[in-house]
Amino acid sequence: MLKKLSEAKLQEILETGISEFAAHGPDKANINVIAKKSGVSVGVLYKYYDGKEGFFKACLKQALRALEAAIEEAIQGDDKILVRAEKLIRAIQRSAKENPNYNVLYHEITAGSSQRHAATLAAEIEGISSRAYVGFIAKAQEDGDIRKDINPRLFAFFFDNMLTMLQFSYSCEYYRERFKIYCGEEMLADDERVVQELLKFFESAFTTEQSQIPHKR
Amino acid sequence: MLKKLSEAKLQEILETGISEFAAHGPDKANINVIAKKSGVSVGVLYKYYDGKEGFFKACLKQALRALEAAIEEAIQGDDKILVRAEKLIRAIQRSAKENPNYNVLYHEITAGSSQRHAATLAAEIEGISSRAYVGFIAKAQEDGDIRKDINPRLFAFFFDNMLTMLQFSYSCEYYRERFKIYCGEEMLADDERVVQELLKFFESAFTTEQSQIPHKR
Amino acid sequence: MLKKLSEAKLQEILETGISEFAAHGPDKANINVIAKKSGVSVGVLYKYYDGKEGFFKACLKQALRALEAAIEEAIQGDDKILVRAEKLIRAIQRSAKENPNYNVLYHEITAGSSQRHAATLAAEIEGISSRAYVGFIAKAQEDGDIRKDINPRLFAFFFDNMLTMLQFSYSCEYYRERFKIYCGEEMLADDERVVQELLKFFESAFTTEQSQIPHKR
Amino acid sequence: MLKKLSEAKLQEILETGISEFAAHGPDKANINVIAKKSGVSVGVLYKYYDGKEGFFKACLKQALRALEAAIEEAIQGDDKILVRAEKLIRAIQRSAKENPNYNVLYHEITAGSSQRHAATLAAEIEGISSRAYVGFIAKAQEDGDIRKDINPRLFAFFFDNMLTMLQFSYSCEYYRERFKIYCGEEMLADDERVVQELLKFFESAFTTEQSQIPHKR
DNA sequence: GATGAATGAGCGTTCATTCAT
DNA sequence: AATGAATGAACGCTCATTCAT
Repeated sequence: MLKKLSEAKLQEILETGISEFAAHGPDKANINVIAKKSGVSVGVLYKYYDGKEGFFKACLKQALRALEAAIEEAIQGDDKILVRAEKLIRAIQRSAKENPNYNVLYHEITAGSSQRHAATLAAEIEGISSRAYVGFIAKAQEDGDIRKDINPRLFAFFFDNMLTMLQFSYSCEYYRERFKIYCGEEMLADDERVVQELLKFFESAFTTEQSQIPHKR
Repeated sequence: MLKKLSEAKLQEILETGISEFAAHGPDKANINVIAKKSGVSVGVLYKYYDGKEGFFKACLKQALRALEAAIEEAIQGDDKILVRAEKLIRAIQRSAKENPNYNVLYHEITAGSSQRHAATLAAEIEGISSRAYVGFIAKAQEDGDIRKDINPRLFAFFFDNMLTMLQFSYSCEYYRERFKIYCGEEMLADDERVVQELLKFFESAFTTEQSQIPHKR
Repeated sequence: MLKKLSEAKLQEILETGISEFAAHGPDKANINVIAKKSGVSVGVLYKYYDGKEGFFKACLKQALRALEAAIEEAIQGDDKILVRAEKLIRAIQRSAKENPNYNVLYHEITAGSSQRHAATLAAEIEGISSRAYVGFIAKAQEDGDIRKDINPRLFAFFFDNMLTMLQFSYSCEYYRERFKIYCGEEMLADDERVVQELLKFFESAFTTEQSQIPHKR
Repeated sequence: MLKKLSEAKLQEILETGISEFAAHGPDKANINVIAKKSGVSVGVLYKYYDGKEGFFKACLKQALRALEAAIEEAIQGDDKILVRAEKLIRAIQRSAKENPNYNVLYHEITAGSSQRHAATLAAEIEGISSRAYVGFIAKAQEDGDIRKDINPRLFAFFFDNMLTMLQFSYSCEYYRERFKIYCGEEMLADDERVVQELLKFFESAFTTEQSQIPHKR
């Protein structure tokens, strides 16, 4: 076979890569195996990508693009914060179902072997959503939709922490198991329930002014 | 040197292992290097542990034991839920400062290369805390300390998600960067502030009955 | 581009090949790079030449043809031996300046990787000049121009050895350095001096009958 | 087999390396093959030497040490120049017979792939002998043993050129063939004859003042 | 005929593991 | 028991060669 690689083939290679990198991690994943599974020669990987690391980055980029696209809609428009939250949760559930590996890859870069690039990667990946989330929350404070006695950046951070863990809990093997341990196997499938409970969690956390709550300590 | 390995030496080896595994990940960490840095021969690693994987597990166990010990106190007694939460947060901050690598190792097992053992590991590691957290929350519901219109297992899950992300945010390079992006560099050092804001988040989320909150959707 | 390769293009390819083979050696030189630098596809290299080895041989042949042409004039006619020698030395200097790579390529085939073809190559390359040189010297002996107490083949051999080393000393990196170490950097540029001294060397060696020299051993 | 490599084994490995590098050149020689032929694992080569290049350098050093040792004796003492020359020629013949590969390796570094290190190598390798030869000749000039109307550095250079070519002519496949073409197959075996003729060549070249020779141009 | 993308055998190198000492 | 040199399978990468277009 020596006709030029179609765009589709390139996509297929990336998908294979994502799948292998997700399954074995960036270090253990085998370039020769990925090539074989993609039905191309290793040479192709070295022609289109800059070695194993370059290929991993390409897979990562692909995965992150898809993840961004998945939540894109949810952060557009000027919904009230909880509406946005609901959209986000549902987007996460949907995307985790469709492409769990994208989340696995995202998770991968937070681990040891990618440490060297932590700062760069974090800036690239978290920059946009962090600004978006902090913006939402600050705006919501101004609009009187959520309480004013909180630090919007920290609350945005907490908010994203929850969503991030949700992503992993639906996609990464370990976190799925943990999810089941906490909530029972059936909860993994009961998307609606998770949405409702998490919204309750957010709603209260976001909207209840401290003064309204009698201190119990 | 033919003298038997002292308990202290074994500890030192584990610490070296933890440090190397944390720095390079389970795959890239080098057994021969670990032995050299520990001042022992590779032979002992193979005598005392079952290969690289067995040694990693031992390091992991060591790290987890320490992490458990660190939060042990916080989950003892019968404090009110928010007092417990505060204790937990502070324990996490303390432990992350003292031994960030323990958290890194914990994080490591959630990633790809450990996937094979996800179920076993999760059961071993999350079993205790999940039961504890679910127990607290159910108990607090009974006592009227927190709201009744929630699923205690899910809320325990959310609760631990927050704490888990906090752990990583203080310890793992990528998450530290992300923390800084969301909250600014200075927040990483401002433990008190984080405690207070996270407690606000939990307090409202836990104590505010849905009915008290006017719906805004 | 489907136009047939012009003779000029073929020449250009050979020159590129010579340059690359001279720069990196026959093993490390890269066929694909040569094609790219020549502005043709690898395909033509395989169409016009028999693989990498065949192409190297073609480059070599080209280089040797040029080297032969450069000394052609010097071995024509029936000059006295020292006149011929001078012409040869100057031809070598000229040719080394103009196309050092030709000499480098010549040198290349005397090395390991070409060993398999040593006999064939030597016969092809050295045959003509050896016959010429031996002829000159034998003739000069007959004419009484040079001494009779020597073996003309060995002296032709010595003669060519000197010229060969001179070629390399002007063209091949290592031998240039060695030249500088022996004679100083400035001698590399002082062609005239080299001509004169080498002629002295030859003149005495060729013309002085042993009997004229008082033995000093 | 896992007892520590004996000095003898290390020597054997170097000899195998020299032989393989001589046979195939530094680029084509195969580290895994060398290891296998030496009866050791590749790992050993990487433990004792710095990769393929480091190993080649070690082989080279070994070869050069042996070559130096072989001519050491000849350049000791304060023999008259022609006595020295004779000793050198015989040393070259002996060494070429015993270890032709050492010469092949020496020849190898003058070729393309070693170009990068030409300056360093030349300084290391040629430095000593060049100083020795130039010294001899200058001294012999002072002593009135050889003529004064020559540049001692250039004549030392010519002298070493002849010896160098002799080395290669006895050791390197291509030059051996060339030797046979010039002088006939039997001359390769007739060491005595070569010694005598080359000495004649040197003797006249060195001792005959220009003035004694009637110009014939 | 000319192209150049694709191929995949082959090689340098690493490192988990073994076992004679 | 402890050692650590030796092992060699395995992997990332290169590049000479092929052949559909």
